[in-house]
Amino acid sequence: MHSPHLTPLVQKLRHLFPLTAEETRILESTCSRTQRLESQTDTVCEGDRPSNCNLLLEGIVCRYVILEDGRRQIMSFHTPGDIFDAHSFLLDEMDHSIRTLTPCTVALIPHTAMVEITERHPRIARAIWKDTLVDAAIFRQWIANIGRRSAYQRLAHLICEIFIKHDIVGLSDGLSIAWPFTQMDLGDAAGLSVVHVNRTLQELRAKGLIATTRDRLTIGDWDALVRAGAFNARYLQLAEAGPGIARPFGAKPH
Amino acid sequence: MHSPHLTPLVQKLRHLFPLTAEETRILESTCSRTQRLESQTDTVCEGDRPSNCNLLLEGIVCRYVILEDGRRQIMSFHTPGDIFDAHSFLLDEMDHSIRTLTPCTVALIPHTAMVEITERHPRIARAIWKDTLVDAAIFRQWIANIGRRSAYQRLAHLICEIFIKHDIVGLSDGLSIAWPFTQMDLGDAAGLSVVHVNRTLQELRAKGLIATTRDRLTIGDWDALVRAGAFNARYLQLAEAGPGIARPFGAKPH
DNA sequence: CGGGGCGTTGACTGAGATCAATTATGGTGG
DNA sequence: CCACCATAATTGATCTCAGTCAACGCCCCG
Repeated sequence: MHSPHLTPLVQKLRHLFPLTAEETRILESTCSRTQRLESQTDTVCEGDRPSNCNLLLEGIVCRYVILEDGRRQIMSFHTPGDIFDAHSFLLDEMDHSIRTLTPCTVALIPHTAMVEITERHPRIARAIWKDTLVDAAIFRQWIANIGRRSAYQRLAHLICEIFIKHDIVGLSDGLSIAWPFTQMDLGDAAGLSVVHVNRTLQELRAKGLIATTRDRLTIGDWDALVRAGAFNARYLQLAEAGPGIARPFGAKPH
Repeated sequence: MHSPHLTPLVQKLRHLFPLTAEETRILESTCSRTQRLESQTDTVCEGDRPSNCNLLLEGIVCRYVILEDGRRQIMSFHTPGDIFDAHSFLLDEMDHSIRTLTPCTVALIPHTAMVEITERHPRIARAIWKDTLVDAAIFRQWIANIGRRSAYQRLAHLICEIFIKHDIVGLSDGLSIAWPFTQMDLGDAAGLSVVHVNRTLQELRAKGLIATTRDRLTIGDWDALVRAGAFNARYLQLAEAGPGIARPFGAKPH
């Protein structure tokens, strides 16, 4: 039997790069220990030279930079199963920070273990490498999203992405997900002001695409949301996506 | 002795992840053949499932997507030494296209060779992996640049990045570089309209930060350009950067 | 020498930023 | 249970950066 802690990673890799039971066990054994983090704390900071990678087990984190004039840009959100700083074992210095948006649990993977696994288990290495490449694909999408789409489209796209990322690790009920994001978080992610995020969300709600309560987001019309954001889940590389995945309401492919 | 063709890659890896002569030789031998490409041609297209990676030997290419409404977003430019589609050996389907901006030469590395090298030569694998991680770091910078900076800052930053990328592979004379980019290319990269790029470039020229001729860009005031773009070359991971690197005019660190 | 691509210019427009309150909301301590 | 506080959401008014539209000029190339 294996630790229940790794489940999110295994769950994600099922879509990405299925590992054997043996490989899973090895991957598990690389985690030296887990750590509990409060909400709104920086786990890694720009300029740090970490000696561990972090596998997120529970909670949501964001990757961000603070620019010269104090403005913040969020470059990604991460859900359980993500090794959100896998790059740190090859790039010496962090060029951005990672902050929790909720209480989180992370498993620490020492860089030494990363080096070893890279050398001894090329398939595991490739799985992790692939994961970093999917992250890069997500960055590219964000560039296109921020560079060329309207506020309405951007937020629709962002919400689709967040929803799917939750869904593939079993964190949605098919209709709704936990929603710890403030409007400022969304603005900093989408390159918009808080005020404009507020008005745009109202529009999305008014059109019935989404509904929000304090701490949950519910999809009102998935197809319309996908259309509004011109969202195509392909870039998330969900090779093994089941019929329900990426189509929360079981809508049939046309 | 080794092929002069690989020089740009070796030159880049000198900064990134120095390989031994033996490793260089092995890397070389993975290139099955080289190919000549005309300017303005797509070498890989969105939706393709390539069976080779491309190492750029000569010329400039851009990575882009065409959005639903026909608008284009460029997500990166690549200079000689870049394996611009290294990800294609782990991600089945291209989620974007690559287009030459000049006549180019590329060396083809079969995916089979990538798999083999990954398994047999973990150090080479890590060098390539690291290269893909630097690309990801560049994507993150673009997100911050597009999401939170003014047109003037964006273009200054973009020009700095392009200049440095040329410089590290010996494609600058310390003062100027070849400049095949149209104002539309720059606009599609920076998330701006052509008209606004034009006016913003005029401003950069008027302030003496840059000078342009038909096909060359000359730096007028590097320090001011760096300041204008809040450019920090650190994200390019030039660990082995010599004193001249990233400071084209030998300005002394303060 | 004529046409197409690219750069440039001017006039107008508009999406989204900024500024400045005001109103929930949830947590905390009394 | 309630006053109090901080954080987040919301609203209205105004402003501005950058987009759009429409010419026009330049230069290279056939």
